[in-house]
Amino acid sequence: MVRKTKEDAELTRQKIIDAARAVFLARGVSRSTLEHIATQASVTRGAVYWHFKNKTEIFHAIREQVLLPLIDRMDDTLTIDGAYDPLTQIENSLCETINDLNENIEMRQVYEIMMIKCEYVEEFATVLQQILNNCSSITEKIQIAYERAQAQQLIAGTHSPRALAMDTHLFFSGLLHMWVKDFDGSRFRFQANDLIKAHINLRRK
Amino acid sequence: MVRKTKEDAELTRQKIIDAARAVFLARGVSRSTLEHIATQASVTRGAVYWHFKNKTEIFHAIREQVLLPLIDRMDDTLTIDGAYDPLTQIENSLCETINDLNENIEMRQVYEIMMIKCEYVEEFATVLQQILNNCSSITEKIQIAYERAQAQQLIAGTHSPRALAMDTHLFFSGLLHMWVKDFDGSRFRFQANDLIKAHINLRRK
DNA sequence: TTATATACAAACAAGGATGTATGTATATCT
DNA sequence: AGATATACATACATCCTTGTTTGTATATAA
Repeated sequence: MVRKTKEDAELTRQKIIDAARAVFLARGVSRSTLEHIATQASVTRGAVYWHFKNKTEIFHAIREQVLLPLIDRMDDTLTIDGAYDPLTQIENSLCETINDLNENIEMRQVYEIMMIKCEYVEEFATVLQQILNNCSSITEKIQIAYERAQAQQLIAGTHSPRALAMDTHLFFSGLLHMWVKDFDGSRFRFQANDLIKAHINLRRK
Repeated sequence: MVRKTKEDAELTRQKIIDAARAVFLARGVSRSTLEHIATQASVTRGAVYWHFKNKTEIFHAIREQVLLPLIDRMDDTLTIDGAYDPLTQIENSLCETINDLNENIEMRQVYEIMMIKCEYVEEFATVLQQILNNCSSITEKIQIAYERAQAQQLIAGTHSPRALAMDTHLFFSGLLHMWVKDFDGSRFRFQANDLIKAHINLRRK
């Protein structure tokens, strides 16, 4: 039997995405075939080709499904003028992202795929530019938070908010990479939050 | 004609390694075939299979050729008790690595391959562990330098050398990743040294 | 000088992987 | 109720890619 209802179709589409995530994670993007993905999703390649043009399109679907909500959240925690001082806000924002990684399996898997299970060549090279753009916008938001911190005289020394933001972003970037690579958790995962706190405390007056 | 002299053979071996580096960089490790590599090296797959068991072995050859000298150098600049104070020593060590990346094409290519043109699955998964080990040893050396800095009372605040070293390492880790991804150089490459200086100055009394 | 191991080139065999084309049952629309 | 588009499954053709095997000229050792 075929020709399911529209909702059924959307469900198989999601099943394919989920399957692809698992397969990409296990075999790497390049070594994953559409047959692998189809089997994992309990469908045939026909279904996969119906919903997606090719593997690259599935890749982008996976990426967007996890990344778009994340960016929104970062925006929120950093931009709103909440109950915490700006430095704590930055700290919370970073820690929250780590917590997300700990709790949200899908997000963790996507990060792992993007960082160590994907080769950024040909069709995937454009993703690098997107990553750089995301980084820029995150850095800018951190910078604004540091500017508020400076205005409130929370920051020690005469460090420019721009430099502080770059430093924080690079630190967090490195932390994420290590967090992902450290799959047994012994080196970075368990102390990620402490590292973030220490990093922010370096800036406090 | 075949059966060159031993020196000739070593030369073709190196030619294959160089070719593989170029091909890996352009097409990613997974999409690179031994035919690609052979053609780039102006030999046949026969020659490649004579010198290497398979693609994975070429990969490791490439990696070791660049990585081993690098680790030694880092050891040197961080460990020796030279003319500079410990903080400057750390700063110089990091800047030197960046300079290496700028000047040494092969090293730059290998870094790019390892970071964004390789999928760490199956046979390559073991490399991740090696990377983590390298990071640990680098962090330890930075920590020792920070301990000396603390003994000389160069460090502001009550930050533990361990935490400082982790922070510096994560910062540099992130910087390297961004440096590599920022292939047009506009965002990170040109100001990498300034970022390092700012990072170290954060620690100065 | 002859035998042998070396350093490849060329040919062979086999299994995937991809994209497309075709078939088909059934929602859904009219 | 019939027509049509949908949501797949199945089958087909083509193109790599890999590993191995065989061939061969020549350094090199004995």
